[in-house]
Amino acid sequence: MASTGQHLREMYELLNQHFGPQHWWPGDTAFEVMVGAVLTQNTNWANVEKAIENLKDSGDFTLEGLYNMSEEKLAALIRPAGYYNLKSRRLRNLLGMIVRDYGGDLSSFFEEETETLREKLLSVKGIGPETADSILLYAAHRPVFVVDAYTHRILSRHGMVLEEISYEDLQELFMRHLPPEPDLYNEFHALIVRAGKTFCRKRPLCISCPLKDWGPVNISS
DNA sequence: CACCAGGCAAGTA
DNA sequence: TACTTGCATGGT
Repeated sequence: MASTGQHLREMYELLNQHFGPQHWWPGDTAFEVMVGAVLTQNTNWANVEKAIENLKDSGDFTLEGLYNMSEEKLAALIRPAGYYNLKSRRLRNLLGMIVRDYGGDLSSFFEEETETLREKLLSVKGIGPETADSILLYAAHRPVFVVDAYTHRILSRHGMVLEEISYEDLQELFMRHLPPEPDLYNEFHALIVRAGKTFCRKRPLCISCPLKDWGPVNISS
């Protein structure tokens, strides 16, 4: 019987061998990564890139710049990312918290302890666990594992966890069994998303999936 | 045409 | 508490 830790390390090896390095979450600055984390909620990254391009072209792509912009103008700029009225509000909520509590200085905000950062992010209306953890890992480089729909789907389908497991418990599973290295968490999450998009949609393509024979449950049985 | 995409909060019973 | 619904564009 393989342990949970061995299963997770094997999963990483299989995905890494099949897909290789993902160079994930391109973004010139922590600010850009943070904005992208909100814009990509339930949205294709290609659409987010267009929205970010619009923000850059506006000449106001700074924390204060976006915060001082009208919500209508912000919504128009991020239109390609979808849910633009919702996301302009959420983005403003996030920027507003940093303006009020940290003088609009993102670097000051990122000096907080990881637990404090997470709580502050989750206190913002529109920032849920995945968005908060994405900001912690990809923008603040903290050793926080990001769970998403694919993580949940792949692990439950392969018998690693019950389907009804919570976000926090699934995150805990990874963090208990892997060393707290941001680079590892970054690559692992990117590989999981890549595998999910390629092989583990609602109608799975298990035949050629590198995880076909991985985990406690044999998918083909 | 249907389906999907790196969620979250609010509404309903 | 446990479901369901709204939010929206652009690509396959």
